[in-house]
Amino acid sequence: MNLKELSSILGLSQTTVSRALNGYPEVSEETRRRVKAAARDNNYRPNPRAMGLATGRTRTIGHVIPVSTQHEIVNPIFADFIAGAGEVYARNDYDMLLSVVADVDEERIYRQLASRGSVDGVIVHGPRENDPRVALLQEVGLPFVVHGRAGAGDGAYSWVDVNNRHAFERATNFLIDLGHDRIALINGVETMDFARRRREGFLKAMKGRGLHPDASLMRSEEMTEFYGYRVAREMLMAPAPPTAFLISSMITAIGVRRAVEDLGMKLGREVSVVIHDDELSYLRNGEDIPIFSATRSSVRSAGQLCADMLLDIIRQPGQPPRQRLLEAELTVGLSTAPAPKIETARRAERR
Amino acid sequence: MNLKELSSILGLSQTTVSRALNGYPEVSEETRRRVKAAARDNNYRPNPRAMGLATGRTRTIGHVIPVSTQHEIVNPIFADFIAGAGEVYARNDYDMLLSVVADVDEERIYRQLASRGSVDGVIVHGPRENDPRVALLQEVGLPFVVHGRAGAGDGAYSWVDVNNRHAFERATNFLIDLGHDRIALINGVETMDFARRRREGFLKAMKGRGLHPDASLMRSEEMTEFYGYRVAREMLMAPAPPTAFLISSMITAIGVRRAVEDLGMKLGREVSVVIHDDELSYLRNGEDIPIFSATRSSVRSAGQLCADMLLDIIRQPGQPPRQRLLEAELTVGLSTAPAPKIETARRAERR
DNA sequence: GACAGCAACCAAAGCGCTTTGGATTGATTC
DNA sequence: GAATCAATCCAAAGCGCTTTGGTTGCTGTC
Repeated sequence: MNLKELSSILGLSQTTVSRALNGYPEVSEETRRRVKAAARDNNYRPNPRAMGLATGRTRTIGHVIPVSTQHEIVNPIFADFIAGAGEVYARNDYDMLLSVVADVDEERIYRQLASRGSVDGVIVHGPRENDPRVALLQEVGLPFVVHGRAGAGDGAYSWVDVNNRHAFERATNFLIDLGHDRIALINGVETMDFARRRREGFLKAMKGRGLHPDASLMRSEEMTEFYGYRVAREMLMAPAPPTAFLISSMITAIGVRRAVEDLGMKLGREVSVVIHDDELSYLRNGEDIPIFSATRSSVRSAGQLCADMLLDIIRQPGQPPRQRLLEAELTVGLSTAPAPKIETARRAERR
Repeated sequence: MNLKELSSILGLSQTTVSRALNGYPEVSEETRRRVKAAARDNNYRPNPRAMGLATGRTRTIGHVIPVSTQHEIVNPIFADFIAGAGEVYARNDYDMLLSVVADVDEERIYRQLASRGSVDGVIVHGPRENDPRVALLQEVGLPFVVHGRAGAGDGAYSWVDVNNRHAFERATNFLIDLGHDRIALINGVETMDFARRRREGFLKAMKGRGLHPDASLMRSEEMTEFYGYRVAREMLMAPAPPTAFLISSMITAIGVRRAVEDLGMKLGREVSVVIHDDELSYLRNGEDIPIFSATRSSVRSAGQLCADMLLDIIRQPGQPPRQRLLEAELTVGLSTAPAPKIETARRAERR
């Protein structure tokens, strides 16, 4: 069923039927009702390609998800983010176009999306420091929202981000308040903007409390389980082990826990851990009581916010860029406890 | 730059340029070269919407990913599957259209995709027993490949699946060979086809070896970490605890390990575990030595296979349906050991 | 009674491509 | 030398929609 058929059934012109369906005023209410009823009865759906051709708009949003070339890792938060954004698209009758791309090919893909006009806008995933994609998208004039931030010049583009700096500053202070002073930071790759900010927050709190961050206790790698295991094992077996870990990802924290338990210790007793929890649907942080104490912020709702913001920008172009900074909750779970006394004693002894 | 402009630059008709670019024979090789060079130089890209309108084909594959309504869980294998399929699409210049849909809305979405003609084919994710989507897609005549199987009538449609039954049969036999006879099955939701088959494999092995599967040791739920924790804890504290667990997902196994260690035991000593490992990029099963003994099959390469198969079906319609059954590897890791002697002794005592 | 103004409708062009049904050439055949 | 044929090329229709630039008929105004 297409417009032509529908309008001939109704004995109206295509123009009138199109206008009736799209809410234009130069059509009587009576006619509009008739048209809408007929459209429903005949199960008429406008062909999106034809609509796109005629209008230049596509009702499609592009998501380019980068796959790390070295490790072939797909970001685990991606599925939940997409689920959040997808809900919004479904509600607003938009489609989502996905390109999975080796990170080196990204620029080409973005240019292609823009020049082909296959999408009305894009969401930028996994921004790095001074990410070139921001300038690129501004240059080609494609509306976009960044999930996260891309370094300096925050005001020049639209983004939705968690206040990573503040979250990790608070988490660090929380550990210090519990008496910990040897705190390890198990971070993600620090070319990623979010990881850099988390490190800043950690350092700010440490210095603010007069503590010297130990370089050997700060690591930055792709956030796998094995990374957590390896690094934690190494640190805990070293002469001056940490008593607490601040960990960028739940998956890495699972590796840390494995190392801790392999060495015959217990989380939330000899060793404390605070993680950042993205509230991934398939990896919930416990049920009633969180397994890990955590800074918490739902990646799924970030997906919703990004999508909503982008649709808004597309609907009303020419506005100043928009930003949304989310504060993470700090939730206490089973993985934190006061720094062990023995340690304190031993350290006092050394002085 | 569009066809019209390009052809006027070349002094040729749109027809000829179009034919030259699309490899039709009625164009001289000399002209074809000129046209291709000009297209490259002018960075010409055909507008996919216009192409779609004219041909009825869209070079787009639909992926409908269901989100469980009860638990709002996005399947964790999804990201890696998509990465695999996405590679294939990129290579073949196809796009991927993603719809995230509450499982109750699925039928509507599939019908919409078909009637709007927004995709040339779809991949069916997470098939359930006697999944209605198979009949639906056959009815509307949209090419499709199922990732997994949808119960009976395997020969009537195209699919790519792991031999779940055989994998779990082997895994069970492996545990029995190690002397285990109280083996727990921590399965996924058994309305899912894959989970049902795994259960069958488990039961077949048990019965084949003269063991009576204990109903209280067989569970079936959404595969979260907490599910593993809760169920394992419960089973291990019961009067007749299992000595081994067969677990459908790595994430659930992580919960099981947590329970085991909470109770002061060790995996690969008092308690053995075999999992199914989908080789998720962000959740590798250890580095050199697998953390968990596992039946292993890469979900990413399943994504590639599904996509390749679907593109093939689209290119050459009218062929009989195609199937691909993958055998999982059985890899031995740190989580399995012979059944503890004490148990054997205690059991002997009871007789 | 002429005219403006308005509400309601429509014909046809246009979006950028493919494809049908020729047209034009030069070579080949008898 | 006329007819045939293959090789190239082209004009124009068509895909299904939106939108421009109307037309038509009616009401109200002076």
